[in-house]
Amino acid sequence: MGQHDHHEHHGDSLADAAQANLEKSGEKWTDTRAAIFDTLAGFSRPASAYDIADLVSTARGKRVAPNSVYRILDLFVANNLAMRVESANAYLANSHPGCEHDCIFLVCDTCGEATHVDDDSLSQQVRKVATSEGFKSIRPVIEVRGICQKCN
Amino acid sequence: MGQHDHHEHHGDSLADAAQANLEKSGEKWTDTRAAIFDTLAGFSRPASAYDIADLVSTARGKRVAPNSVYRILDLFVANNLAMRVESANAYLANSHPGCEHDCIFLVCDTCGEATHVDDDSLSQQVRKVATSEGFKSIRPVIEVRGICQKCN
DNA sequence: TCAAAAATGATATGTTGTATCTTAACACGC
DNA sequence: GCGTGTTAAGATACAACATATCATTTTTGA
Repeated sequence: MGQHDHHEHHGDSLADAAQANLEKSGEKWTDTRAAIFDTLAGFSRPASAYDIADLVSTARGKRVAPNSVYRILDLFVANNLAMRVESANAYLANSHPGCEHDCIFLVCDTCGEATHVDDDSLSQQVRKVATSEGFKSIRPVIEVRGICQKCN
Repeated sequence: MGQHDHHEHHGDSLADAAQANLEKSGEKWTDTRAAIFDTLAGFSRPASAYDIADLVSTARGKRVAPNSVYRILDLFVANNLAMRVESANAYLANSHPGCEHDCIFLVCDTCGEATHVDDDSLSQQVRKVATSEGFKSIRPVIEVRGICQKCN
């Protein structure tokens, strides 16, 4: 394993950890937020806001509008409960909330699955390049598109 | 400067180089393609397909539909005449066509300007991470969002 | 010159994202 | 409990980005 433990969560344990992290920031863990988090966490690949809106609407028998989903996903991203995959216009639940990394996403063009890698040395180098160009408030976007092992 | 010269082009010289590269691949340099390339090259920031469609339509007094623009931008990207900035859903002309790099884009969230950096060591590391995960047909997406020097 | 192929156009529609305003839920002092 | 301010969520509309399909034009080359 890497430099430190990640406490990978799943299922209820993951939702509990997410709730704890969100509340630690003074935000509330509402029913809608819980439902959206659970749905997002149920995906094994990046899910679009509309995917989530549809599933949550069905599951609760009550429409959740896409803009509400976007609002809540933005909140999740801001609090590190979820990440946005830019090259897929979609979102992934963070399976170890509370642990901040610049993630690297490997996204398969065939099956859509995304694997998530941390390489702090690499992301630090990216930050360094940006810093040396005078950038502030840096947010690296490091992704790889390709064909995954299973699809080869 | 870096490991090799880039022959940075601009204006007609750039268009000429782009034309040469496209024709080298057996593709034609049509009027529409030339107009779209010129318009794209005239932007100092990533331009959306619709931006380009509007400008080209006005400039030529003849409507160019967005789907045509997408088609041609895809062709440009495939032939390294242009690059897509994933985190901006937009495109940039390659100012040194013929020279293949995994580009790193630094995009300012304030002014929208993008600067383009090459760091082969960095992109090779990203490719290596993906390779070690069993990925093939690798296309790295390395971008940084932040606030540029001028906007600070 | 004619037929096939390539490029572009027209049109429609699908997908992703935001803006604005309204309503509902909640929290807290009185 | 009762009003009041604040936060969360809903409704609606629309803007922005992207693709699918089929028609038309242009180019090419036998």
